[in-house]
Amino acid sequence: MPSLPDISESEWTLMEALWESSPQTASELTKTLRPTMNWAENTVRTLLTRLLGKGALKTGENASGTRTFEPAVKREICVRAEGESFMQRIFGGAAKPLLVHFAQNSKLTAAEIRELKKILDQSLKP
Amino acid sequence: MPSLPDISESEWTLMEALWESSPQTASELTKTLRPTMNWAENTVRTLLTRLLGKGALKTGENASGTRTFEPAVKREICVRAEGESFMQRIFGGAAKPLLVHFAQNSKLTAAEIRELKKILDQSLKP
DNA sequence: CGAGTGTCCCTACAATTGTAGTTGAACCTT
DNA sequence: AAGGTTCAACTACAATTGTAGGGACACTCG
Repeated sequence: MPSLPDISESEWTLMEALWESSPQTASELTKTLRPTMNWAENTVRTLLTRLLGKGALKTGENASGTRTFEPAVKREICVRAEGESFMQRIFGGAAKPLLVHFAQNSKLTAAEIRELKKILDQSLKP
Repeated sequence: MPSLPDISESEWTLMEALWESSPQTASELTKTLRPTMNWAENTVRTLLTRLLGKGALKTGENASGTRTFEPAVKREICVRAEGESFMQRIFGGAAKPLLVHFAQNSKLTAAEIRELKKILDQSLKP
């Protein structure tokens, strides 16, 4: 199968917006992102084209015949890939030190901690 | 203060080697890395120069007057920065979903799970 | 119909990154 | 002193990324 596209940081922003709501046309997306990134529409179009080229998006058409974009890859898959690559780069691929790091460096609420412990327990069973 | 240098992936490899053992001269480092990365010495030198420029390294001299390199920033600090940036990029800055993700996607041993739970508990107390 | 608007497709261009090669000075070795 | 071995400094060059601009075409509204 086609190995995962390598999505850059700006591109990731578009992907998030499309995972959140798709399909969208280029100009819709530009408006969607206007508040956060203040990108020119052409910038958005360039990024969309690149993501198409990478196979991360696919296109359709809306009622008025304008091209729409939507993810061709599931977010979860991409997150896993990014996570793997980060874990590899910074923690030599080991999950435990990574988890220790973030557990120690984040301020978690008691409720979150309970929840995480539950998840850890479940992760053992299956 | 000077915000943290932005260390690329290849550069990170050098930094790891130097955090592990420093100071080292360029050619020592090249040898150190030869098994993993098969870089030409000039490649290593280029990366060293860039890291110097970024302020991530500082230099000294060994007994024979050759320039040596060693980290100018602590690993822990850089790891924190990379971690923050990753968490921001992929998980919108939220630690819990990140931890959930890695907890669920890693095969952890029972011992590791116990250890992590303990760390989580400690992270609450202070 | 002529002019604005929206879409699409190309092109641009600087910075960063990966991966070296070249040149020159210095030093050591026959 | 001539020739290899080291170092250091500069230069190279393609790919990726961030960030657009310009031109062509089609549709729409006076």
